[in-house]
Parts: sequence; structure tokens; C-alpha cells
Amino acid sequence: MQQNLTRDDLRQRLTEGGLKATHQRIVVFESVMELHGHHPTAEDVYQRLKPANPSISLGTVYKTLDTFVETGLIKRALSEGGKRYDANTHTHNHIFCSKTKEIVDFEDAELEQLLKEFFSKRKLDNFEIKGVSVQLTGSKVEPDKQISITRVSK
Amino acid sequence: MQQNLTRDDLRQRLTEGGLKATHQRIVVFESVMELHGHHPTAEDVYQRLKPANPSISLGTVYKTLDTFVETGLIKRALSEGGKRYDANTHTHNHIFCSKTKEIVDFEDAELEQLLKEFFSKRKLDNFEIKGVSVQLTGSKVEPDKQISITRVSK
DNA sequence: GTGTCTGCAAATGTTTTGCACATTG
DNA sequence: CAATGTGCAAAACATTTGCAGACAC
Repeated sequence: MQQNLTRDDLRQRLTEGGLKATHQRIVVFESVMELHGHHPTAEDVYQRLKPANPSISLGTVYKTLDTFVETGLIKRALSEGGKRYDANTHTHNHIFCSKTKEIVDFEDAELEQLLKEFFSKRKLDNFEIKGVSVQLTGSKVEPDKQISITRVSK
Repeated sequence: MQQNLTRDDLRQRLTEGGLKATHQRIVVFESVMELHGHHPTAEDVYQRLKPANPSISLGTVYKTLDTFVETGLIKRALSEGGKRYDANTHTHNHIFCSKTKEIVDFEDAELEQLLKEFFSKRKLDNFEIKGVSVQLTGSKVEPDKQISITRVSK
């Protein structure tokens, strides 16, 4: 998990992707990383970076996030409703809390292995599988200690 | 799979859910069932029923679909982008085609069993699991023989 | 310097809301 | 007829677009 990239690492990844390393792209990327585990919307990312970067526009955040997805720097997260993004680009699973509407990462090597084996045997006709992920749904049972920063979509 | 409900069965299910069996609800439900496998948006459902029911408004379709989800008659399908609905309320898995943006159902009893066993052992702290589903991503390799009726979200 | 990127503001698209009227049970 | 549901049109919200000026390389 590439959690703590320096700005120079970041510049390099942008350049490798054929993108100019602009200030806006750097702070958008950093914000998505900081919001890791929150699967933020464009608006969330914008709110996060606005205090320190008041001149950046929401439109730019939208464009930048799309660009990052196209370049593979981040992924889109599945959700009910609005578009969400995920800084974690390696294979992992999500838990959806039906109570708080949070999307939480869930990693389990054993599960990964199990699925890998299963799908190495189980081929689908007319479909080439690129990725497998498991979505759990359920409810948190512990008191919520974490501030949910993402809007709840009804 | 409750594919071919009669209108009377439908009335009964609505009534059981505490809902009045209005004409609008009946045709919305029928449309969602007919669009089974397409995971339609509200707009898709509206377009489907409009020719035969020109007096029904899009707003009603939105409200009706939400009501159905609350009552458990249908589910929301995870997606990138707009809200989608799914007439198939029993546990099943989805395949996302990155090429056509289609969402296709995928059922496999063996996989179901494997996951059930896995999660009967693997308990999560502070989370009560209610459902498990697998999302595959990939691309169709066969020529597309099927008309996609749902809008592609970029 | 040149091609790409950004900010802005407008356009477009999607979903929700409020309320007078219609319909169901 | 009482309660609930619908249609309509406006409002709210979310996302995209076009273009002139700014910036990275």
C-alpha cells in the first residue's frame, strides 16, 4: 500500500502517466490518499483541500479525479448513488454498512487466495475476468468512533 | 426466482408490505422485472413503461422505486454513478463489464457455498455480516448480441 | 514558446420536494 | 371518507462543458 508518497514520488507517478505535475493534481492526489478508507466523492475531496488551497475549483477536482482513474492512479469505488473514488488500487474488498452507509476496506489474504483458486478453475464463457472483489453488507455493532465525512445518500 | 408474478400476486405483495396496490406501482414493478438483468435506473424504468402508460410521471417512478427498496421488494444495485435497481432480491453476484458498462448477474452455487463456509469461520469484530456478494470486473469477449438499454455513465 | 491544464460560469443531467388533486381500501 | 399516492413544476443537487488565460516543461 503506497501510503506515504513524497511529493517527488508523486510528481514521478504523474509524469510516468503522461500528466503534468501541477499543484492541483498533487493536492488532489494527496487528499484522496488522506481520505483513504473513506471512498470520497469529488465534493469530499474538494472540501478536504479547500482550506489549504482556496483557489482550486470544484470543476478541476472532478476533471482531475477522472484523469487519475483513466491513468490508473486511483479507482472508482462501487456505491449506491454518487461517484466515489478509492486511493487503494490493489485488490481488496469492501464492506458496506447499511446503517451508516460507510464503505470500509476489508483485506484478507486467505479469502483472496480462495477466490483466486476458485476462478482459476471456473472460467466464464465470453467474459474475461480482470478482477474479483467481495462486497459484504451488514451493520456496525460497535459504537461509531469514527467521523464519517462522506454525505449519506438516501 | 419470482419471475412471473401475476398482477394479483403483485397486489398481494404490495399489500403485505403495507402499500396500496395502485396502477403505477404495478406497472413500475412489472417494468423492473422485465428489465431484470439490466439493473435499470429510474429513467430506464420510466422509458420502459411510458409508451403503455403515458400519464405516469418520472417523479412517481423515483418515489416508487425508493418505496420498493424500503419495503424490500427490490434492491439497489451497486454501480459507478447513477442509482440502479435490481428485481433479483436473493443473493447473487454481479459482473461489471468495463467495456460496455453493463452489469450482468452471475449465479454459482459452488461459489456461494465456498463463501458461506469461509464467513462462518471468519468473523469480523464490530461488524455483523448480513450478505456477501462478489463483483467481477472484466470485459466481454464475444460480440455483443444484446441491446444495452441502460445509459452508459462515463 | 507551445501544448496542456485550470478557473469560471453556464449548461446539462439527476434526484428530491411541496402541494393540489386523484385514488385506494 | 380517510389516508395514501400521484402529477406537476420548481428546487436542489451533481456533473460536464467550453473557452480564455495560466502554467509546466
